[in-house]
Amino acid sequence: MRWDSLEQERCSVARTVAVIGDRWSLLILRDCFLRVRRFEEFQSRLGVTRHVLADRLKKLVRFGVLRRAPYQQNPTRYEYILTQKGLDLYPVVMAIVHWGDTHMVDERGRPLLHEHKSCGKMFDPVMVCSECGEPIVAKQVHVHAGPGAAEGAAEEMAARATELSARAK
Amino acid sequence: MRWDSLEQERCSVARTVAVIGDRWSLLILRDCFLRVRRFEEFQSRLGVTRHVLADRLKKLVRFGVLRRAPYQQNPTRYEYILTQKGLDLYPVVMAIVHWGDTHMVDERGRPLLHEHKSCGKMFDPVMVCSECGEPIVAKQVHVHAGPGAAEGAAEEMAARATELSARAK
DNA sequence: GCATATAGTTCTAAAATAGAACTGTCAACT
DNA sequence: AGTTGACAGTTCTATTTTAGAACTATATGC
Repeated sequence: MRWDSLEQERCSVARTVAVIGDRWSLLILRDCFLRVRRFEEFQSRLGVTRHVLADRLKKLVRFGVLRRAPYQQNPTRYEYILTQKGLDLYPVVMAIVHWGDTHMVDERGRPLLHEHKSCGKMFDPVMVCSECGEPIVAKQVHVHAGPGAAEGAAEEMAARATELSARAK
Repeated sequence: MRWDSLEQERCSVARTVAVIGDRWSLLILRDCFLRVRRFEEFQSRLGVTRHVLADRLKKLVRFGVLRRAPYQQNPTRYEYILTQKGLDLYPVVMAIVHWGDTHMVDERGRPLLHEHKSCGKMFDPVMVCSECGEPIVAKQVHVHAGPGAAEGAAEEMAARATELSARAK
């Protein structure tokens, strides 16, 4: 499978992964949320090769996650700024940070703490249901085929449910 | 930079990315949350090469995201099941799904809908502050050096803040 | 004995990445 | 006028990773 074919898949994970599903894109994004904007700064902070950095920045711009904006003339130089589409990736980055904070820290503890300016407290991000506000756990979620599902997806899912209940016996 | 050196970094994003920061790991995880468990089923659903699939499953087991459990004897065969550490990745996967649903769907609409069994409604995942319950947006979050920060991180962050306010003038 | 099922491993060619050097533009110094 | 330095890339070769296909191992059922 190629990178490009991922974009075409009828799965929101696959399509998102086509944009940010590699190591460097995710680390670039992390830095964007820490207000890093310029090529040299990304490069020196990340240690990524210049070749790959240029490639990933282009890709993130192409997908509308970043925009390339001039910040000086003579010579014209550009910086990379999160668009709204990019800012909307904050929950993804925070979910990743929180899992790392929970499961991957060493004895020294968390590298960063996050303060919520609105309430003034140090916080953890929590994922909740938009309807009832309760925290979401995998076992409490049931999946249905949506309008954009592949043909036959509903049938497949029904078959899968039958098979799963059979296996559970 | 090598994969292994990422694990060592004092950054929760980098450490998490060392575990799940590649295309196939994220798609494998998606399928895990859809109750896929067996090698052949991952392979046929994902279209990943068997070589890479075996490699990624081993890695996810090594990091404690999945466990390899026998489900039959003669011959002994194994399936891959999410551990609690793996289940805790649900917010990451849901954040990715939600961004894809918001920004990457075509005219047909969402491929999948999610029902919250607890309240019975179709929902979107929302990331909120653990302290005040308000939704989190990037601009309302301020970052502090934590106990596990690199030496000099506090100073670096202060310098960065100064530089940013200077640039804003 | 032969086909089928499952979970891998092994092989070669193609693609991506690392690491280093190089390019182009302009300001500022000597 | 020439040299140095900053910045944002591009280009080059060597190494690593991935794709794609074939092969291995173990056991059941025909």
